[in-house]
Amino acid sequence: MLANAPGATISDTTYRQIRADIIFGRLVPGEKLKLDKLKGLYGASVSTLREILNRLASDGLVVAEGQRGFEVAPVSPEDLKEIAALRQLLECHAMELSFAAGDMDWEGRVVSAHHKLHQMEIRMIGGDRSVTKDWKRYDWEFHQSLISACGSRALMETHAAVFDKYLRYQMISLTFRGQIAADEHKQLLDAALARDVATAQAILRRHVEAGVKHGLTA
Amino acid sequence: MLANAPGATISDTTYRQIRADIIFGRLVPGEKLKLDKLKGLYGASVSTLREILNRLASDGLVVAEGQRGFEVAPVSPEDLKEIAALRQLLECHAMELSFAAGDMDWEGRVVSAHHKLHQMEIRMIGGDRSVTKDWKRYDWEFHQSLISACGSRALMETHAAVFDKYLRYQMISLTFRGQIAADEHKQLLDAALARDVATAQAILRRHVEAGVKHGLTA
DNA sequence: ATCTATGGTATTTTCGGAAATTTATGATAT
DNA sequence: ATATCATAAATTTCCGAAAATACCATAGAT
Repeated sequence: MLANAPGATISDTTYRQIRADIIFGRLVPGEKLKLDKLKGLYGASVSTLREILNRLASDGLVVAEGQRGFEVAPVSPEDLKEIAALRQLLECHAMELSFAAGDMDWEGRVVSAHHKLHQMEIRMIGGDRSVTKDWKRYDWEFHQSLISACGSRALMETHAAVFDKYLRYQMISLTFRGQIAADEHKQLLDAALARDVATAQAILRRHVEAGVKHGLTA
Repeated sequence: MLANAPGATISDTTYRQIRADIIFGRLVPGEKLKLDKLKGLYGASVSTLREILNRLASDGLVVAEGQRGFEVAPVSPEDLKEIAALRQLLECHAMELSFAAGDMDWEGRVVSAHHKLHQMEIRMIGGDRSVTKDWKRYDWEFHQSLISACGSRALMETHAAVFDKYLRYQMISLTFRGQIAADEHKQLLDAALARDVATAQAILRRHVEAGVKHGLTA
């Protein structure tokens, strides 16, 4: 694991921890987040916890109502569909821009990201569930690399926020789609290198649609 | 002035206040936000201020670097273009969905929002600059009403976040485009009632493009 | 039996101050 | 004059406790 970056505050590290715990389902949707309990769990004071929960509330991963504290954002089939549609809209658009502008460095990033993702997929297909977290991280990085030449920081940040919410749904129904997803990733890589926007977008649409269906039925 | 909603916390009201002060330019881009100074300005404790600044950091209206405190998010021509492009992407897509699904209630909301906006535009064109804030609020509400039948809460929230950032640029170069913008709003209303997606999207593109150009040259 | 008041407990919200860190200041040596 | 380093000031980060508010059970009234 990475050494903590210099200048890392307690707030920052705990923020990432709680965020990951929400995305990976250890803090279940709808769960009440009592300050005292969290204090015991994460070893930070209530004020610090409140800073973190406020940030997560802006991220949409926590809801904060009036004077009634915080809870993990609930999930629903409708929300999943909305998040997935939003991801499609943003990612398809960003791919179009990225494919048009990507240089050799970009191709290198894409190939590299796919390679790392692919290794994880092989291990997952082999039955090794211990690398789920890493696998999802590489999935994240691959899709991020595809759009990394889109030229818009704002677009990438908005996409990242939506992607994280999508990721939470994927993790909740933690069943691995395995071979199918791996194939789709390979097709996506090929389309990227061929700069074939239409094909890539069609694949992504199928990719996301299948993920949604998978999440809904699990 | 409105009575504070029940269950309104100091944090919440001060959050809105600071947010508005950033969007309307009273806190200038790049300005260092020292806790002690803010404490004097807004009359809230340091801890409460920190909660608020963390929230605004997630919103992208302030930046928080390491252990060096907070500052108002900087502005740049590139960022304006990116935000504007993002607004176009989200709003065009949302209009398409909304035009297809909007019922009579939706039409009522659109007509009503346009009427209120139009009254403000008349006063602005007449030279009354005192209503700028209201005018921008009605502008916000009109565009929000156009997409209010899109059926996706996630899409509307993401759009709102982007719109607020766009609005800040508009306020920074606070010159009123007046008659032109008013005409465009009327055209947008007509297109909405005719459910003419293509025309509405074309108008919105011009509308935003002109706003960007106006912001860049001011 | 249902509803409203009352008090006690649990939880959240807010504050001021202590510890840690960064930034500014100034003295000394090259 | 410039660089280096110690020291002081300013600022941020973090905590624990006080104040405000919500929640729940019980009792009394309609």
